[in-house]
Amino acid sequence: MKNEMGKNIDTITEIRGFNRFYTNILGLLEKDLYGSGYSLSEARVLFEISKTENCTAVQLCNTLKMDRGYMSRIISKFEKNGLISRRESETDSRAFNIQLTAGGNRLFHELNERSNQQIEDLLLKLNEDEKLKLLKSMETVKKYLTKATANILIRPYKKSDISYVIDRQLSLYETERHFTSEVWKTYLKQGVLELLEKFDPRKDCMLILEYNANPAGCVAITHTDDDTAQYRYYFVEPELRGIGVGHRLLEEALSFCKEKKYRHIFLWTVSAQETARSLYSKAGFTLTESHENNDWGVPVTEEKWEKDL
Amino acid sequence: MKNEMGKNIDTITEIRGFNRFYTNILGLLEKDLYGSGYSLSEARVLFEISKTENCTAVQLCNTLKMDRGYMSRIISKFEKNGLISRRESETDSRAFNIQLTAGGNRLFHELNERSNQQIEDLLLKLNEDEKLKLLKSMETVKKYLTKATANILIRPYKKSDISYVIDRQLSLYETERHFTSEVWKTYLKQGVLELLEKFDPRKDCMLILEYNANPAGCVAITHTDDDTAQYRYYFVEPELRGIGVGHRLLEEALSFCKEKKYRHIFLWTVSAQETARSLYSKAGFTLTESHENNDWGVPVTEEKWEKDL
DNA sequence: CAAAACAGTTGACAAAGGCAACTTTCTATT
DNA sequence: AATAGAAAGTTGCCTTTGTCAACTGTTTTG
Repeated sequence: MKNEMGKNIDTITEIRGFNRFYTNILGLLEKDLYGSGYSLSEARVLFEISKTENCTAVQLCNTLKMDRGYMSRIISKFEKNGLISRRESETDSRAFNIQLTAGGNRLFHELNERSNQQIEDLLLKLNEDEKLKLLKSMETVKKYLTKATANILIRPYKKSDISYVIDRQLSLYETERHFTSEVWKTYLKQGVLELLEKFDPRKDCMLILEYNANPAGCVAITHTDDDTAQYRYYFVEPELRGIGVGHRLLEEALSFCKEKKYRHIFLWTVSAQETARSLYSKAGFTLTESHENNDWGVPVTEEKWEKDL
Repeated sequence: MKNEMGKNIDTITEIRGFNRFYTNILGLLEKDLYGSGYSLSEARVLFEISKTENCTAVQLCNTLKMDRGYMSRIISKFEKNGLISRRESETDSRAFNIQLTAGGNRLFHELNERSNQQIEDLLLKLNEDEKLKLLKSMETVKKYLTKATANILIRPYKKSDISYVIDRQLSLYETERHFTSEVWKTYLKQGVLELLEKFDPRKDCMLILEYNANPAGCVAITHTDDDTAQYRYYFVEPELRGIGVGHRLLEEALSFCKEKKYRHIFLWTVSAQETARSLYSKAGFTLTESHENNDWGVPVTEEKWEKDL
């Protein structure tokens, strides 16, 4: 039913019903933190610290949408309780990098255990088929609500993004592609640093994808010669995949190339990067070359894709 | 992946990820209440009052899982602000029935408008297909999580349940079946009251389905003669349908009949009650009679279903 | 009929968190 | 190179939100 203003009021009502429902569910689950001495907000911060390597307070504020003052106090409490350690950021002496101490990890795992147990108890009431459907549906809800609520921005890189671009890419390639060799790590780091040294704003660019004010993806264009651009360091955070932001990033990079009068663009990828490959193909790239490579810690087929502009 | 204890740790992790995600989403949406002068909890209470006819404070505490003291204060505030009126319950002079005043309704609609607008804005970013998938998935998540978390109890009726059984059934039949005639209303009320008058614990029973400590369904058995039971007043709250509780209620009633040595059971329903019909059929009832009835405000085909015990 | 359970209220108190001013550092602009 | 504006983080002040336990009066139950 659409009402006079063309609003899909039934859909809205259903979604709001779901939100009320989930408010209850979450309220129920939170109770479990009670004996721990930490609040839901604190547990969320702890969790976020544990999953974000080298995080800073602002980053935490952005992702958890919490007040800076409040965050500052939570972090102080954590430090006093020996859960985290801080060291001044190498790139910004206003900021601190936060990491869990052994004690922090212990608490983290303890809280995790509780939460896992709690969810497990719930799952006992469902059979395998129901669990599967539940999971699939949660995935779908997450995907579309991410799409609907995501605060996405694509902007030129800042000095402070570099460590993100390097560290995050190393970590993603390690967990997703099992690239573990030192050769690979050095190759990536050197590549990025070289890009910066030789950076020419008339021909090069490095774009950062921002999600809720935090970096969440990247792409760079470097010049091989005046007519030939290389497309590099392209990645998007897993949670943002499948909602079209990777495509936007690619488009931005291509439009930069056109603006800079490149005639030709190429990139190297590995054959297992299915989603990236299909994006390249859709954008008009064609596969022109491929060879085996055993230097990255796992054997891969590297592919060259090219496109005329 | 199952770990050494047989836990489905991946599923648990995914679900917890979804919970963290939704905590963020809800946090985002709550911000919208800010200017209203009412908190999220207050808004939830207001919403619950508006949707529950004749609700009491405990009921609200049960469904929203809030503290009694806190609830008491919220209700006082609402009354002081002219949003609700209270009158002593007819059946329990400790309790009050709460209803929205015109002013309460006004605020309620205002808050609704805001929330609707907010959701509508989100939906702009999705196409029709995505909206549909989102909705379907939310339905599924809700269904299975209801099943997994529901606190279900089936117990004999108490005096205080009677008004629920009558009012709720009238209201459900009106919205779902368009039974609107006074004849119908009187028929139902009289029927229930007569059941109580003639109630014989050796042959009759009335079972209440409880969901989170509130009544959420019913079934009654009355004796036609020593060998013949009639199955009546069978209904389950919409939000609890499809998760097997209706079936449990039916089973409880049948096992009561067996215990009381009935030889035969029958019931009347209307042909449009698809889900109930299929439950009856699965439980071994057979359709033995049917006729048209125009007395309930809408023409229906009434059906008699019977079963030997 | 007594004991236990229950609906609701109240006081005392703690936790949660918003807001704004302030310091120091960084970035952009001229 | 100078400077203004923005940003990271801290702190004080304050309100709101929520918990807990004791208390009154009523209902239910054995």
